[in-house]
Amino acid sequence: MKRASIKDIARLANVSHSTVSRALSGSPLISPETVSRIRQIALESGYRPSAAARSLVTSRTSTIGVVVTSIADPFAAEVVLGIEDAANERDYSVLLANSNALPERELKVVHAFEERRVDGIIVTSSRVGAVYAEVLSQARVPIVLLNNQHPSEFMHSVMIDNFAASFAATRHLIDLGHKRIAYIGDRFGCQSDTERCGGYRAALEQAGLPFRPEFLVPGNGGPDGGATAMGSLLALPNLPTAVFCYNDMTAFGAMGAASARGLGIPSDLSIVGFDDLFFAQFSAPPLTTVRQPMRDMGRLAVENLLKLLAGDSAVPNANVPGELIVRHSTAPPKETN
Amino acid sequence: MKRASIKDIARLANVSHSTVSRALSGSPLISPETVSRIRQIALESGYRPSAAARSLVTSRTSTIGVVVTSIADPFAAEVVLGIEDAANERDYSVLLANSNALPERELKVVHAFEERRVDGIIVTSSRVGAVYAEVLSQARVPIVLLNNQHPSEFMHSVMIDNFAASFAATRHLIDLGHKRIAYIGDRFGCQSDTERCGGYRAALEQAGLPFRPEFLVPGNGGPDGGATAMGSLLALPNLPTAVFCYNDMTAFGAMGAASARGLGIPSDLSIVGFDDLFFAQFSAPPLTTVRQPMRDMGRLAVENLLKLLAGDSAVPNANVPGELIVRHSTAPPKETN
DNA sequence: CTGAAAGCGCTTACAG
DNA sequence: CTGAAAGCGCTTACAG
Repeated sequence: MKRASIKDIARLANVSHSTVSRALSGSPLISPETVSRIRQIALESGYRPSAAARSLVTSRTSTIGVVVTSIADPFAAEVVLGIEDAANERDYSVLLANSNALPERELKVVHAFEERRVDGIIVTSSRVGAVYAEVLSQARVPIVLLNNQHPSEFMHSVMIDNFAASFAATRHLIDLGHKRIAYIGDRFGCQSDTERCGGYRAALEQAGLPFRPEFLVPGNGGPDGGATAMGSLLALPNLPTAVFCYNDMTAFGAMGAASARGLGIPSDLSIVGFDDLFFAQFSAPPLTTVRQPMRDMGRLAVENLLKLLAGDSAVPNANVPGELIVRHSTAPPKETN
Repeated sequence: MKRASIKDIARLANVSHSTVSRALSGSPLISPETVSRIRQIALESGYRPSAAARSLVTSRTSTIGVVVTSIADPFAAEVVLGIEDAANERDYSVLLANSNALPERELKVVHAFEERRVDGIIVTSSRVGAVYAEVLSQARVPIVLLNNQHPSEFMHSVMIDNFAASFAATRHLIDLGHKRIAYIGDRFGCQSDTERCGGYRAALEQAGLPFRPEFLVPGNGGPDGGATAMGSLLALPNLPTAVFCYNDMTAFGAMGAASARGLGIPSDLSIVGFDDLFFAQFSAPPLTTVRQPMRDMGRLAVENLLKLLAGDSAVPNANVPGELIVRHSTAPPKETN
C-alpha cells in the first residue's frame, strides 16, 4: 500500500491539491475550517509529506552532512550528539559519515552529500588538508570545521582555545612546583598540536623555566602513541616530573606505560590530558585534564552553519574556552630540586 | 550558480536528456561513444545527480535511518561505526538520530525518517516498548532491532547471545573458586537484563551454588547505577567475593565504589563486565568482561536490513556469540571458605 | 479564499 | 540506438 500523497488528501477533501498543500503548510490564505478539515483527513490517512518532492522545488533539504574520522572516537561522538540535538530542535536531520581518514572515503562522502543536496556540512576533528578542502568546497554549501585547521576563507570554524587552555594546564603543573615538564603531542604538523604546544611553551617561558627539546615528543592521538612517547621520555637520563599530553587518549596510554614501569601516578609523575572524555573520571588514576565543551561546540557548529545558510555573511569564527579539571593524576613533585 | 542538471548536459552534448540519463546510469542501449562523450561532459561540469529527483521516481532513497538512545554511549558509537561502514560500501547513506530515551523525540525521529522516506530503519539498544514498536512500524519499511527486545514479528533482530555469554562470565568466576557471586543488573524488566541474569543463575545452578536473592541488585546501565548497587551489596552482612555486572559502565561505577570503600580489586572483590568497551583496558584495574563484536553486529544489521529490502522473506534473526576477555579485575577469592 | 498550470530533476515505458 | 512524453509529489506564481 502506497503512502498517501497530497492528491489523495485532495480527493478525500474535495479540494485541489494546491489547497491541501497550503493548508498543510499553514498558509494564511486558506479558511480555518478548510484547514482543520484537511488536517484531520491528513492525520487519519497517516499522510507524511515527501521531503524529496518538497526539496525538489524549494532546493533545500533541511539536512546537514557531518563527517567525522570515526564516530567511535569519543570526542567525535560527543560533538555529534551536540550537533544532532541542535539540528533536531530546528527540524534538521543529520547525515553521518565516517571518513576513517581515508582520502577515497572522504571523496565518496562528499559525493554522497552533494547528491543528497545537504544544506551544509560540518567536519569534525579530521585533518582537513588543502586537497580535501578543495573537494569539500565543490559541494558549494556552507561548511563549518570543528577543531580543524581552517585552510580557506570560505570555511567557517569552531575551535577550542588551544593556546589558553594549554597554557592553563601547564601553569597548573608549574604552580604545583614542577620544573621538569614534558609535552607529548599529536602527529607533527597538526594545527591543534602546534597551538597546544605553543601554550605549553609560553607557560614555561613565563615562569622562567627552560624549554628542553628532549621533553617534546610526538604521539599519534591514541593510547598507543602515548605509550610509545612515554617510553622514550622514560629512557631519558633526566626524567620529567610531569607530562602534559595532547589529549586524554594519549594520556591514558602514557599513564599505562608509566605504571607498567613501576612509576606511581601522581607520586612519581604527574599527568595532564586534554578533552575530558567521559572516561577521564574512571582512569587509573582519574585524570586531570582540560575540558572541551564538546556538545556545546557541536551545537555552536550547527548554529553558525544555520546562520551561514540564512545568508548571514558576518558569522565570526568561534573560539571556545577550555576548562581545567583537576583530578588525581597531578600532585606536587616528590623532591623539590 | 546552480548545479548542472541532466538537461544542461543534454544541451552541451546535443542529445536528449533521456539519453543523458541512460548514458550516466550505464544503460546498454546507448552507443559506447555517446556514453563516454556524455560522461566526459558530466565530469567537466561537475554534474551530480539529484538524489531527490531520482528517488521521486524510483521510490527508493538509498538511505537508512538509525536511531540510538545517545551516540555518546560508546556501545552505540561502535555499532554505528559498523553500520555506517557497511552502508557506505553499498552506497547507502545513514541518517542518524538520538532519541535520548524521550518518547517525544522518538516520535519526531520516526516522522523525520518517514518524510525522508528512508528505505529501512535500525534501532540500537533502546528500550523499544509496545508503543514505540507501533510508531516505528508506521514507517512501513523494514526494521532491524539491535540488542532490543523484539516485540513484534514484523521486526528483525540482531542480538548478542546474552544467556551463553553471561553463563560463561559467571562460570569464569566459579572456576576461579568463587562461591558468593552477586549480579548487578540493569533497570528491572529489560530483556537483555533478564537474559544475562538468566545465564548467571544457570551457571550458579549448574555448579550447585545457591542462588541468594540479596545478591541480585538492579542498576541503571550507567556508572552511577553501578556505584549505588555496589553500595547496597557492601551493606550486606555477608559480602560477595565477586560481582558480575550487566555492562562495563555499571562495572566501572561498581569498581569505583568498592575502591572508595577500601576494597582491593581483584584481591578483595572480583568484577566482570559486559561489552568490552574500548576503555575496559584502561580502567583501574583493566576489566575482565564479555566482548560484544559491536562493529560486526552493526554490519550484520545492515546486511540483514538490505536482504529484507531485497524482498528476502526468510532472513533469520541473528544471535551473535560473545567472547570472555580475561583481564585483571578477576582473581581467586582470598580465603577459600 | 481556491484552482489550474508550470516546473523542480530525474526515470522509463512507448515509438521510431 | 535515440527522442518525446508522462509522471513521481510537491510549491508557487498567476488568475479568478
